[in-house]
Parts: sequence; structure tokens; C-alpha cells
Amino acid sequence: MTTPYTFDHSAYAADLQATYGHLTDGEESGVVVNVAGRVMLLRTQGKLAFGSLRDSSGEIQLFALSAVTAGFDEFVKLHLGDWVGVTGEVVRTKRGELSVKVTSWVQLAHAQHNFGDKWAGIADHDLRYRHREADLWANPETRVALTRRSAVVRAVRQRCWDQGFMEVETPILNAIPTGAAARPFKTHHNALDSEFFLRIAPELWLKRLVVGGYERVFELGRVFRNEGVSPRHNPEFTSLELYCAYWNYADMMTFTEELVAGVAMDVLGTTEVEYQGRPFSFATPWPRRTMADIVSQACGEELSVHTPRERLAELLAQHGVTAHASWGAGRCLEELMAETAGDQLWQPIFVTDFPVEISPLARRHQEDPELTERFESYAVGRELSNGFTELNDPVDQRARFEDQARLAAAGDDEAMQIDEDFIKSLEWGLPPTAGLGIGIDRLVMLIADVANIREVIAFPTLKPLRD
RNA sequence: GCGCCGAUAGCUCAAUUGGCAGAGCAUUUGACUCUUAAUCAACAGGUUCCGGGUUCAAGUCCCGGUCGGCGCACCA
Repeated sequence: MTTPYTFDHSAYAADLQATYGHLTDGEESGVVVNVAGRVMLLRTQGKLAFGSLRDSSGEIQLFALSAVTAGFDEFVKLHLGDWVGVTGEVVRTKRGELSVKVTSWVQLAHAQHNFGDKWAGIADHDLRYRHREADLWANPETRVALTRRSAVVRAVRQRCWDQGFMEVETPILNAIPTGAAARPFKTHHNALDSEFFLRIAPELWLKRLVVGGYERVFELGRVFRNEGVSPRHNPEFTSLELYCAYWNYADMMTFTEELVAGVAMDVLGTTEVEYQGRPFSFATPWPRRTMADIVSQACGEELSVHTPRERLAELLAQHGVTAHASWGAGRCLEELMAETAGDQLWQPIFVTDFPVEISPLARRHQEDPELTERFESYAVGRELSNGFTELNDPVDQRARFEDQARLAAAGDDEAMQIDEDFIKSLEWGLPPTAGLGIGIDRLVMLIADVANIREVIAFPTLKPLRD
């Protein structure tokens, strides 16, 4: 059967609901519209039929009568899920349902598979993720979450633009995976006969653009990390990275909280929400506390990066964590925070002043060379953003890379490699600069109030089916 | 990668102690001129995820595998 190549669409369901809300029971508007969508329910009653037409905006009832509707006998044989285009007058039925009284209609596409139980939808996660196109019709909350994701991305972009940041794109195929601590995906270019890695972060490229004179840049894009999959981790995810010349990390914290709270306002119209049943507020300003302060309070004793490593390792052991031989006091302090306080930081907070040992790209703190001017924001017990005053001293950067290389040699497969090109770029001169990274998927989870990252990714990474 | 749990009709789910594999919706057929998850009647629908094993008998018990969920690890 040949179906039409076009349809002269003139109205969306939600617009009709809004425009013709005033019609009283049994009233006819005299206005003829062309609507299209899927028939999600069909109730036939002899020579009458009522259908629920759903489009991207919402639903409107189709009201067909054998005396009025051309091809009525075929209309009532439509399958649930079929796409139809309908022409008819906007009316309200005697029983009060706003409807399009079908005069003519055309099947635009047939649905060979159903869209799940009309009440329960599709519950099977495997089916929902592998065939999101069906899930979107079967489970309205899926459409809400993914639509919200789009709104978040739009708001993030707009706010960055509004602050004078230029959107740029940097390589995804990299000879050296760097800019974060993670295992990369490896691939191969045939013509160049070279090994490439999918980027784990765009950080170093973006800083080179600041060296090049773009003072405010950002990139909103996919990064890839060859790590475990969990309700909070997808192997490919979207990050916002943003760099601003002449700012330090305190400036960037202010920017971060205003960006996130602003995006919540843009998308939800409020900063006060619930996440998984618990109240949560995006309202600014967010508290700022040093890592040492937080760990000290959690452990009930004064601790810092200057505390003897043995003491920190002892405390870690009390929490069932064995400090690896390669861990210095800085790494131990971070692990201790993760064990004692990290997952309890529900309301947004900036954790500041990270040890230099675990921050190879951040500039040393002006008041303590063992620390860096680095922050991470936490919300609902999870890391939301990461930022710092950028290290712009090529000599120190080389030393930091060399420390990383030693870790790699000791078996740390997430340690960074020495990137000579990047060091050379710093030799050309990076002005004082602050940088920021935000996990967009995690931000969307917060704003969409979902617990699983796959619910905010249209097609999450799944294991391919065999056979 | 490790542990726990799950997979039964197109969809959502039952099936007691190991004893004939079921319901609702969808599909098909019929009735019905204001339905709202319409209703009513009837027909049909199965490799119980896959492969082995135990047993007179396996959806159910055992072993192996596949995919998924959750937790741990890793990370954002």
C-alpha cells in the first residue's frame, strides 16, 4: 500500500487544547484543521468512533462518524500506533472532550509493532533502551526526560553565549589521550597508519585556543571513557568545558553556580526542586569549603595535605580502604573525603583547594604550593563540576606530567602522559585563566529528577546482542 | 571485572511443594450513534532467554552461557 509523501499539517494537539479550551459541551468551532500523529487508543461504538491522537505536543481526541467521516469502515480498522493525518472541524463532544471531527483522513504509516500495554507501557529496560523510539510513545516520562535534556543543553549554550563565550570544536581523535584521569578507547586510522584515542577530555586543546587569543571559549561535546557502566556512568557522555582568560577559580565558582542555577530557572522556572523525593535547592551562593576542612570535620581531627601520610593511611584503613604505595598524602586526603563525606554533600557545595598530587593541570595555590586553586562542586552526593585556575607555567607543567608518567610506570593506567605539544603551547604564553568542566548528563539527571543516567541519554551504551 | 537478582503470549504480569502454562490489554471476528484504559461476546495466540543435566514428570531443582537491573570496584 502506498502512503502519502507529504501531509499538509496545520495544527498541534496542545495548541488546539489551548486555543479551543473555551468550547462548551457539544459546541462546534467552525474551524477546520489538519492534525497528524499516532492513534494511541481507539474506541468504536457502532457508527461512532473515538480515537486518541498523540503528536509531539500532546493529545487530542479524534471523533469519527460513519455519516461524516470518509472511509469510516477503514478508519475503525486502524491499528494502535498507526500514523494518521486527519482533516476535520474542532469541536467539543457532548460528553466534554475537545475533538477533531474527522471528515477525511489518511494513513501516513503503519505500525507493525505495538507500543506496549496501553496502561503499563513498556517496563523491560532492555527493550526501552534498545528501542527508545518505542519507549518514547509507551512511557511519557521518557519523553519528558529527553525533552528536558534538550532544554538544558539549549540553556547552557545560551548562557555561555550571553557571557561572551565562543563555542568551539576540538579533536575527538587524539594521538595522546589526556586532560583527565581515565582509560581511553583506542582506534586506528588506516591511511595514516596511526593509533588514535577517542578524547577523554578536550581540556588541553581548549587551553591552546586561549593561548591563541580566544579569551572566552567553551565546548559542549561528547567525551569517551573506557570505564565501568553504572546508573551514573555511560561510556560516552557530554561535557561542558569552558575557559576564561583573566579569571581565577573563585571567579569560576561564581560563574558555575550562576550558570547551574540559571539553567534550572530557564528549564524549570524555579531553583527549588525535589530530587528522588528529597528537597534540593540550586539557589546561590553555594557554600565554599576546603577539602581539608571537610575531611577534618568528618574525621574529628585536624587533617590536611601536610598531615603525615601514615596517619591518613591509618584513617583510610579504618574505613576499609588500603592506601596504595604510590599514594601520597594528597591522594589519601582525597580518598578520605570520598569515603567520609563525598556522598553526603546533598545541597550544592564547592569543595576547594585540592592537593597538587591529584591535580596535574591546576595552578598551585598562592598560599600553599602543596595545594592547587581547584574546586569541585558536589550535589546530591555526586560530583557535578570541576574547575581550577589553570596551570600556565610550562616548567611546572612538565614536572607535573613527569609525576604522572612515574605513576603510569608504576602501573596506574589512568595517569596522564607527557604532552610535549601542550607544554610547547604554554611556552608561547597562557594568560591567567580559569577553566570549568560540567557533566551535562549528571546535570540533566538533577533537573529531570531521574536516578539512572540512561534515562537522560536517548540511546545509552548497551552490550550488543549476540546471534 | 566481582557479587546478588531477573528473563513466561506482541505488551503488562500470574502459575502453591517439581504434577495438563493462565489472565488483562493488543491482534482477529461479531454487537453497539457521545466514548474516555469504553463495554459485551467469541476465536486465536507459547522454543517459559539459550545449551546441557537430575527426575516417571522441570517455567519451577542443578551446571554452563546470553542480555538486563542493582550493589561493589573505577570514574564524571
